[in-house]
Amino acid sequence: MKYKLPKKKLGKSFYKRELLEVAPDLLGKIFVKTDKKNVLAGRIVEVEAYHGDFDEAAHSFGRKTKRTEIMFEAGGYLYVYFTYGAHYCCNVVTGKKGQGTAVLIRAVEPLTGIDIMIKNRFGRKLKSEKEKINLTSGPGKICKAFGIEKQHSGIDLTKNEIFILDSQKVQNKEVGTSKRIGISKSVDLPWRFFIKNNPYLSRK
DNA sequence: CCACGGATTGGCT
DNA sequence: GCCAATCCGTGGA
Repeated sequence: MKYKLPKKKLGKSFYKRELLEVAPDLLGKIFVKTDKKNVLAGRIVEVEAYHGDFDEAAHSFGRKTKRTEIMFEAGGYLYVYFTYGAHYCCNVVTGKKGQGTAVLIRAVEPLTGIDIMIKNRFGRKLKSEKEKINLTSGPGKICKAFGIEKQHSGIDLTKNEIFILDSQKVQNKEVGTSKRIGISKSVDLPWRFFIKNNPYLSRK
């Protein structure tokens, strides 16, 4: 059973909107990475918003550094960072130039290239159905499964290597919100958005 | 130069 | 549920 990808790629006008409009709008959209051999795609089911101006948990908060400078561009770029000595995580830059706003992709539902994702994640075949649910259910897991690393930071999402395809808007009643996960500052902002009851969420 | 902490994960109790 | 792994980015001396 092969999933048929939609055709329309999201353009700059989608990403350049305000952070808290873009973040929930990314739910249900199709995140895609291509290379010479493979097409990998997954439906976005969980995201978090980060804002450079007043959100102390954001890497862009209060300063611009070499690592985070891409976050200050106008919307439509990929920002990849490395953390805990082990994991890459990927973000979609949003808003206007200078704002430092981005959306962390926290979980996707695998659609295309699932065998490649399994190989990237585990280096072997699946042992159980449980492992399939575990494939891309977290920000570090997505980057591992998709083969996304530091060199992909700064990629223009309107070009052809990494991009996001449009898809029908997820209904409001299907979207849940909560506090963000794993941070120690600005912990109360309700800026995590997810598709309710999706099995691929990083947390219940 | 050196010290410290992190937008996580997976293994063990 | 708890906690170690692991190394880069950042900031201060």
